[in-house]
Amino acid sequence: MSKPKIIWFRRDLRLSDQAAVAAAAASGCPVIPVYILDDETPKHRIMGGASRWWLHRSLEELEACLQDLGSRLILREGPASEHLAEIVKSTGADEVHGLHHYEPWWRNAERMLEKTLGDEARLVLHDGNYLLPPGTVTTGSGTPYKIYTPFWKALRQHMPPGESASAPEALDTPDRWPGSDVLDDWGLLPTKPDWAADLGDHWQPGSAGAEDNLEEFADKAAEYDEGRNLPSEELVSRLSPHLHFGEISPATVWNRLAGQGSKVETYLKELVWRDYAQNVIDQFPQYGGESYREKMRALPWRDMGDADVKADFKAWCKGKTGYPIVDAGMRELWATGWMHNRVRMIAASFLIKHLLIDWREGEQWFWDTLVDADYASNSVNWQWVSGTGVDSNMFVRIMAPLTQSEKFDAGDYIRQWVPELADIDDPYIHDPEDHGCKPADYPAKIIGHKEARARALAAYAEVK
DNA sequence: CCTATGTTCGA
DNA sequence: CGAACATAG
Repeated sequence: MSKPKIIWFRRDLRLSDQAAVAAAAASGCPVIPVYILDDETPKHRIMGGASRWWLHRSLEELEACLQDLGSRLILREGPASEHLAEIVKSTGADEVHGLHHYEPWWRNAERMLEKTLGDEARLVLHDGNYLLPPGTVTTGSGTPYKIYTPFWKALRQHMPPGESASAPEALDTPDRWPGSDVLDDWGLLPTKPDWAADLGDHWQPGSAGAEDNLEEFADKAAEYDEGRNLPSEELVSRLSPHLHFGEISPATVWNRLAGQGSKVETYLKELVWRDYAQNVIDQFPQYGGESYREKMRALPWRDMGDADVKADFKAWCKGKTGYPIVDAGMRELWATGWMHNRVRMIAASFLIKHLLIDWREGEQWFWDTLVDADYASNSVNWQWVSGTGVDSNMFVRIMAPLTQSEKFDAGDYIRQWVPELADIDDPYIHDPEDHGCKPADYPAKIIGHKEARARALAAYAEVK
């Protein structure tokens, strides 16, 4: 009865309110915590550079927390199912505990693992990385929701979540530890150019950083309703990478913030949007790979094989489109691995509508550069902007970047991220070119707004 | 109980 | 446009 239990960590790098950790601890048996860097399971999306930086730091912290409990973190690289099966064999473990994940590759890994383990050990998957398990909130007719608002209303009925469980106080150790890699050998941190040097100024990966972030946000959550659209202010939670890596549970976030009245409801809606995205990829695993609407797959995107299209894409990536709000956002992303959500929508809309470039190119760039890159959230949000997804929108959403910049008072934000424009004052900064005060070292607009708008409308009309 | 039709509304 | 629900048949 004292066979070891394995904890299989993935994007759930916490000890508090983590059902797999709790179950293993409660067994009274030796516990073997394992993290596997898996770039090989079929359909796997290899983590981008920014995510890898975050992962390194987060694993460091998790390892330290486990050591405080007298335990360790076993690190392996390769196909998860093979490593876990091997660890089961070499340690005599009879249970592997993990949290449910919904990315297609993780579902593959789970299936493969169950098959590989056979009768030797049991894979026990727990809930808890989402407010409710995807697929469990259904319409009156028993089918999963495709539209956000009814999903929100239905899920809201099941809230608040149960009280968060605290971390175990100790974990029993096995007689013999399985072999482990050394984290530093994985090369998750960039070296050639150490572009991540500044990331540490902006982020504290790990559970302690997540909790600090939550506390800081809790004091201003009531301002979120109005403040979330103002990139120049610091009124958003910045919890996305912490939630993505599971350093804090969404239930913990909900319970900390709810009860402050209707003002925080807007934030809770965003937290539920995260659940919604998982519900979408749970129904449509290919969501990140192609447009959901069949008709929309015929959209006449500009050809990335053409040199000028490639140049436009590159200008967007580097924040040199000549549209200050777009460029500020793209440069913030490059510098910090994160972008304010209002600006994400503007920048994404610009790539898709103004440059008429396939949303999947943008999705991929975000995947590589965001510290919060998440298969579900990223693809659902890109398809939302492109209008190719499950939300039924009758009109083509073409954001006017200059109008948005003014409306949401992005002057300070632009001055912070686009140094060429740092000396330009407020009404002019949104569109210096039009006001005749564009500095020579700031690029001219890559395309005119009117012209781009007409081209996008024509392209979308073709697939109506 | 199941399907058909009307109405409402969308990060 | 089309999802979701209410109501009708």
